[in-house]
Amino acid sequence: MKELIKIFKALSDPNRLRVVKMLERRSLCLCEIAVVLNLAASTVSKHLSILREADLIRDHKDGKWVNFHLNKETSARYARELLGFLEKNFPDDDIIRRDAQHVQRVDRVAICKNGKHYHELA
Amino acid sequence: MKELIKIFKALSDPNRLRVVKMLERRSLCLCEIAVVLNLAASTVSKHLSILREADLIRDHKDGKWVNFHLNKETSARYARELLGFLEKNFPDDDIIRRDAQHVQRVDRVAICKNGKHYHELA
DNA sequence: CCCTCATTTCGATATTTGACGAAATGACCA
DNA sequence: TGGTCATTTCGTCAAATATCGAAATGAGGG
Repeated sequence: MKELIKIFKALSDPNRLRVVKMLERRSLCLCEIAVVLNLAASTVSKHLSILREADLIRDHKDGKWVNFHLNKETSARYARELLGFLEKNFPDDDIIRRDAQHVQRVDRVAICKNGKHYHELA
Repeated sequence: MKELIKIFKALSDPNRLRVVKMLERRSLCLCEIAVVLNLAASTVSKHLSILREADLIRDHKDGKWVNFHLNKETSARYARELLGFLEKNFPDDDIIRRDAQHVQRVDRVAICKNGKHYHELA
């Protein structure tokens, strides 16, 4: 039960749900996610660790960045099934759609320069 | 998105997850649930209202009791799908199994008399 | 070896959540 | 109409959560 609770908790925050939906489009580094969500890097880092703890995402290094991606091949059954559920079922939600477009535009090099995370109004 | 978040939030508490799994066995009144979870009636009432708000359960009056049951026929798509997910997938969890047995034994008339909710140790 | 900079960790703070008991509600029944 | 009793609402409290900025970490490129 603990495993499933951890997954439901992870998915029950709007920002984390947005992250999962963004990662359906492509893998992203922390600062790209921070720009789209308009949150501080430290906050995003925490969200990502919660998703990682729930086995929903993984990450791997890519030069000076860390790429986060969905953990579709996880052996954790409920994580795998719920990722499938979200991918199949998730709606034509305005925010999700907007994020998806935003994800196509973000450029990590431009964004992260000088460690300043500018706020974009979307 | 709000609808789905509400459902995930509702399912991300162990006691509420137990309630959903108990209701897969049969419909129950509040005081039966309170005995199995070993929680105060007011606490259980709150949990039930959260599940109701998420469209996961419904209730109807039955004499002096209120029967709570799963809302499998709900028009709320995500609620319906996630109830299906839980019914198909939920594990052989010790607590869930114990609750299921407990549910078979509880007798609302014996339990609720005098408004005293006795504590049972297993 | 340093410097840079993406990410993580830490400490503080405000909000939300889960729990309780007491009081209110409201329906049956005598 | 009054009493009983299952349920809900209310007020409070402790613990968990979401957020931030500042400081620590750690890898890559001079």
